[in-house]
Amino acid sequence: MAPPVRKPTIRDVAAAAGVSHGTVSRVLNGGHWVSPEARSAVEDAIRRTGYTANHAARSLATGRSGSLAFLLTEPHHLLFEDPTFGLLLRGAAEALASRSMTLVLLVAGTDAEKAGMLEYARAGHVDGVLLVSSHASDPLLGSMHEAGIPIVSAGLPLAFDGFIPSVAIDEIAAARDMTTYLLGQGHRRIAHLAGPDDTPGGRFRLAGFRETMGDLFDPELVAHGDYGRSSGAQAMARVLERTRDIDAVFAASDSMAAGAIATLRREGLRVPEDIAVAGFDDSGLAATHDPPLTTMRQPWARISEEMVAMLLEVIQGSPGRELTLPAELVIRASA
Amino acid sequence: MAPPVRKPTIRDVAAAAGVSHGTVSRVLNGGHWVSPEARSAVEDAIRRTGYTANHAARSLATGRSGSLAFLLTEPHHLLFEDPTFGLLLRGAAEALASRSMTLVLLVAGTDAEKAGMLEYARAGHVDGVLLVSSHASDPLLGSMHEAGIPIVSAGLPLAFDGFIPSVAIDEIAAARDMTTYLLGQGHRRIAHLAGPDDTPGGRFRLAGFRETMGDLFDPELVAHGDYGRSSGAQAMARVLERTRDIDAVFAASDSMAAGAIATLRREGLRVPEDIAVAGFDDSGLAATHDPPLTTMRQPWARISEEMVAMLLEVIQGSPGRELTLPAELVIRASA
DNA sequence: TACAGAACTGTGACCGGTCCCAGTTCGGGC
DNA sequence: GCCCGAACTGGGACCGGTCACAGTTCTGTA
Repeated sequence: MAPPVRKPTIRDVAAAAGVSHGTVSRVLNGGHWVSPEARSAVEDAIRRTGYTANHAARSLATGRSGSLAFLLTEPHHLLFEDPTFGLLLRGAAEALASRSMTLVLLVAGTDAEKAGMLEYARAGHVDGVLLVSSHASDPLLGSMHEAGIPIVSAGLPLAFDGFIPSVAIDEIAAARDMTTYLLGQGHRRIAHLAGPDDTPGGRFRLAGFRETMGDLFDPELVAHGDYGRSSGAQAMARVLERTRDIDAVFAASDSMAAGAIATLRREGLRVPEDIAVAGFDDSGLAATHDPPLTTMRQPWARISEEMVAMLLEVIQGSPGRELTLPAELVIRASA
Repeated sequence: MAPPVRKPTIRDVAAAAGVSHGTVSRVLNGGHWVSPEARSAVEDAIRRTGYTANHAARSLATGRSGSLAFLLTEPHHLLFEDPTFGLLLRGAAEALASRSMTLVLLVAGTDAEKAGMLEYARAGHVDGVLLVSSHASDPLLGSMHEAGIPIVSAGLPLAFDGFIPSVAIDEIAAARDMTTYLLGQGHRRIAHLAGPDDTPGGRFRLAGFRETMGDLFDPELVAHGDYGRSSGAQAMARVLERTRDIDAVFAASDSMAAGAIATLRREGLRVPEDIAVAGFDDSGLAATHDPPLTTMRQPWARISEEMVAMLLEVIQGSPGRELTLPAELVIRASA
């Protein structure tokens, strides 16, 4: 067995710098009330010894863990059919890395798992929770909030009556912009393939669409899906059964738009020549789809960055906000 | 301010159970050399006090962190165009959760970030690293391994000469199975859209294809891409420029297959009537694609589970293995 | 009856940080 | 010359576990 080389501790650094471990600790934490000489001696000693801080010890002493949870409570197939959540995840990981914190990934499908997550957070293993769930009616949100666990929701929580910090796009404005664009292209008979009504993307995109359509709104042209591709194909088929008098489709997700296009093609309709189709999210498939999809871009990087920033504020004691960000219309070939 | 309710510690539990904190610790760690009465008194006290263990304290005392890193070093666009990595991630998170460990997600794009990751792992913040990178020639793999950090690679590491524990499908056998299937369908002029040559999926799928084709192998029918959809479309176009005498296409990823199909359609060719197209991975898009893709299913859940299990063995001191799992032919409409 | 050893339990050191408190030094004002 | 406060420093307690070690009890055997 090789001799176990003990990693240098703060006391080793102190000895090397000729100061006390208390002084080293002060240097490590911003360096207030430390003389310039002491500080540079310590910084030099840190370099020489190759010291790196021990998270566990710091965490034990401070009571803070230095990590946040990224908690997914989505039905699984949606998550992995649509890669957008990966963008959120990556953004959050990077936002934390730049603050020398880490992201722990938690996946809770069943109720038992959700209860476990609540315990986990309550036990202080993480300082706060980034909750990602398109079905924002998730009761876990409420129970965590009530338990006093710092939490920020991706998307406006619907079912919880009361305030929970959140970051979301302005769904209604985004739907309005897309609808206005389609109207501006001369379309009048526009179908809307909506998301589930218990999700903000389902409810508010429909609301924005309806509001902007005004008298042109026709409930026959609305069908619901679950954001997944096959649900888009089916929703499109249901609308076509009711009427073929359609000149455009506004789907609540890119995947649903892709499904809708498959259905339209099967019916012998060309996109965009016969029917224009627009999606939502600007997920990975939008740009490479055939034809490339006109869509609303969600600012994923910004959303994750803002979620992390807000959660850190909440951990500091701030009440948090309901932050709304703009989405951007991306015009491609499909509409 | 509410009075800060201190969470119960093992000493509180000990007091409630009428034993010493040492006994409580023993109960917590398997309960050897503990009398049945003491054990049940402790278990009861844990329940009454609502005790939960403090990770940081345990980690400080044992020197183990109780978490593994999921380290991504992929060029970003690939990761988020193809949702397969999400399956790996989720599988790993669940495999760890069932062992009361956690996954921390690390993303390293630049070399500076990679160096940071090495430091991070070396500092002992995680007990081991699950490395995911399709470009398995990544030098980070070697440097981590040399630094003595327990590591398991997803996919066979190519560029590192020497042994590194890994979990991968049998690429050559999988390519052979797919090629055999296509030949069995009566196809003879089969194109192969390969992945990058510095990835196992690029090199070995091509090798298995070539070997199985035998005399029928024609280098004109091979083109390389980067697994992404548009690269598949371009590779297909390059092959078509050389010859139109093709009756099937074997792409090294589902995304490339989708891109190839788009190109074929643009050229007026029907899939599968004129040309059969097969993909690889059985990623989310395969089943819902139009037409649904014939493909090789990678056992993602199994791979992530095996990676976690092997990494835990390596942490215990085992040398690890190069584990090879079978892939499964999934026949759908496209070929 | 004494004694070995197994089974169990309690005690206190220790992991590596943070933080508070008690000094110490030093310059400036009276 | 003395005192005071600001600036800085050292040292020890503490966070909540684990672990080694020293007892203690109990059973079985010589």
